[in-house]
Amino acid sequence: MSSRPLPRSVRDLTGYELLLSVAELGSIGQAARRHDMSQPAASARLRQLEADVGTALLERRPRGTRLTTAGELVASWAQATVEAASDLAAGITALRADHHGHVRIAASLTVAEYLLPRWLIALRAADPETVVALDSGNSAEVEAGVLAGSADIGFVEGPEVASGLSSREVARDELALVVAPSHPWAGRRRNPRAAELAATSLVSRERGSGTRLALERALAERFGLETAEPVLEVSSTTAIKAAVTGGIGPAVLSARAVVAELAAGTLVRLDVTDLDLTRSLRAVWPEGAQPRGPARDLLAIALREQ
Amino acid sequence: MSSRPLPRSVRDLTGYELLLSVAELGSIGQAARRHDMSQPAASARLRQLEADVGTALLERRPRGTRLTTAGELVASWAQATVEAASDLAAGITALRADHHGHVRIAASLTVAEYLLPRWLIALRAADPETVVALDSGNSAEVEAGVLAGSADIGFVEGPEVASGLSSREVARDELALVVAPSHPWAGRRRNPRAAELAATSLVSRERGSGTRLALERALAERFGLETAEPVLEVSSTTAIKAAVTGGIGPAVLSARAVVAELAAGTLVRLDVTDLDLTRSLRAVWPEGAQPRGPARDLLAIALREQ
DNA sequence: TGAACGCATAAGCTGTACCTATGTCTTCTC
DNA sequence: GAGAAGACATAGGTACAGCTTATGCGTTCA
Repeated sequence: MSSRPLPRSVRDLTGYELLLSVAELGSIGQAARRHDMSQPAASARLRQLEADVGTALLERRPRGTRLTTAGELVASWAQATVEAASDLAAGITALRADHHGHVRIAASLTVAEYLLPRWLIALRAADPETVVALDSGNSAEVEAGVLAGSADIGFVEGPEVASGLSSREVARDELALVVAPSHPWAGRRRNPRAAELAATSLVSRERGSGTRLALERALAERFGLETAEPVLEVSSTTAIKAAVTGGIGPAVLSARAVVAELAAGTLVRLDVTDLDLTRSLRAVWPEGAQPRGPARDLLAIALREQ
Repeated sequence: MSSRPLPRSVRDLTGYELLLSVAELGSIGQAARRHDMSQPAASARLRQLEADVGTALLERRPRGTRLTTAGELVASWAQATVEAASDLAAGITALRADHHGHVRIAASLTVAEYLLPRWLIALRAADPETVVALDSGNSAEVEAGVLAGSADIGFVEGPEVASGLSSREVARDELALVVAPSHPWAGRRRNPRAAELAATSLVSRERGSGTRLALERALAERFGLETAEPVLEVSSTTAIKAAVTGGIGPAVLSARAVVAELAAGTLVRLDVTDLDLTRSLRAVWPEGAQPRGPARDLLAIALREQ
C-alpha cells in the first residue's frame, strides 16, 4: 500500500473541473458561471493549473477557448477523477444520518463499497428528486432490517437468504487470494491448494466479517477444513492491504478491492486450484411485497448493470 | 453530460487521504506525520470531514483511532477517488515539458488517455527512479517519432504499422455508437445497420482524428459507403458527449470514454448489427531494436495487463 | 506511580483565493 | 468602416480557511 500522499496539484479538483467545463462549453467565462465564480477567478485557477502541469492546456482565442492536445489528455484523466469523486459524493449524501430518504437502502459492505454509488447516480439521473438513505451492515443485519421494515430494499452477500424474503442476484463477487510480490507463493510455479490455504495464517478482518465467513465456510463445507488463526486481525480493508504489502502474510479479499494494487504490481493474485471463491450478491425484499417506486427503479438499475 | 459541479466536500481530497492513512496506520498522529502536517491540523480536518458527512467516521480510542462502519465505507469510496487522482498525477508528471525523461513515450490519444497512467504507476512501482516523458499525437505522428528516434517506444491505433517498425498488440479498443436516451434510435427494437449509420450526420471530432478515421475506413472498406457530413465538429471528447446528451445527434466514441455515462444512463449504447468496430492498440519500436531498459519494462507491464 | 502515547483545545498568524472594476483585443454586424 | 459584443487579462483590496505551536486531559502499560 504505502499510499504516497498525492501531490498538491491534484488534491484540489476545482481547476480540473473548470478544465472539463471549458472543454464542454468552449469558454472560460461560461465555465466560471457554471461553477458560480467570477471569470477572473476561473482564469486564474486555470493559469495556475497550466503552471502546475508545466504545459499549455488551453488555446485562448478571441472567440473562446479550446483545449490543446495536452489539455485533452489532462481533461480525460481528470474526468475519471471527477467521476470517482462524484461516486464518493453520491455515497456520502446517502450516508447522511440527519435526513430521512424516500428510499431506505440496507446494504452489505461489498455492495455498498463497490456497486451502490454508481446505482445511486443512475437513480438520481432518472429522477433528481429522489433522496436516498443508506445503512450498511453485515448480511444478517441487512436481512433483519428489511424484514423489520426499516429498509425498503436490501443487498446481501451469499447464496441463501432468510425465510420471508424474496431475492434476486444482481452481481457476483469473487474473492481473491493475494500476497506481496516478495512472498514465496508469488514465485512458485504451482498455485496453493485449499488445504495449504487453510493451514496458513492469514491477515484478516475481525471474526464475523462477511468475506472471512465466506472463506471459512467454503473451506469447512467442501473440505471439512478448519482455518488457521490469523497472523493479524485488523479492522479495515485498507489496513489488510497494507499488512499484506508489508509482508505480514497473505489475505483473502474481494477481487474488486485489489484491482488497482494488482495493476500496479504491489500485490500478486493467486488462484487456489481446488476452491471456488465466487459468491452471489443479491437484492432482497419482503416476500410478496415487490419493491415499488424508487426502490423498484433501483432494482431495475442494478439488474441492468449486471 | 451536464456534469454538475462537485459538492465542496469532495473537491479537496486531503481529508479523505488522511482518513485512508488513519485506516492504514491506526492513529491520527501517524497519519498527520505521513502527510507532513501537525497532529492538530489532521485532527481538525478529520473532524471537518465528519461534519460534512454528518456521521461519525472515526472511533477515537486512547490507544489509537479506528474506522467506524460508515468510515470504512467512505474510505473505500475515497480510495477509488484517490487512485484516480493518482493516475492523473502520474500522467501530469509524464507530461511536464521541462524535464527530459529516461523513457520517452509517444502515444496516440486513446492509449494515453485510458491505459498509460496505470502503466506509469506500475513502472514507478517497479523502479521509483524512472522518469518518464510523454508525447501524444495521432498514430502517424507517433510512428514518425519512434522512427526518428525521438521516442523510445510508441503506442498506436490500428492494425498496420509503418514499415521499419516492429509492433505487438497490447490491448484492443472498441468503438461504441451512442445516442441520448431521448433519441429515436434508443427506443427502437432493431439496431441500426451500417448503411443507416453512414447516412446519418454524427457529432464528431475534426477530420483527421483517429476514431473518426477508423469509422470512415470501416464503412468505406467493408461497404463502400461514404459517411455523411457531421452535424457538429468539436475538438474534445467531453464536448462530443455533451452534444450527444443534448440531443444534437449520435456519435461514435471509444467505449472506454463512455462507461460512466452508460452506467448513469445519460447515454445509451447501440450495436451496429453488421459492423465490427474493434481495433488493435499496438506498441511499436524500430525494427531490430528491441526495447531495452525502462522501455522494455513498460512493454512488459502493458502486456501483463492485457 | 509515572512515563508514553494519543487526541483535543486555544491563540495567533499567514497566505490563498475570491470579488469588483477596468482595460485590451478580436470579430461580427450594419 | 465604425461600433458593439464577447472573451480574456490585469489590478487592487479583502476575507476566511487552514496551519503551527503550546498546552491539557485521559488511558494504558511498565
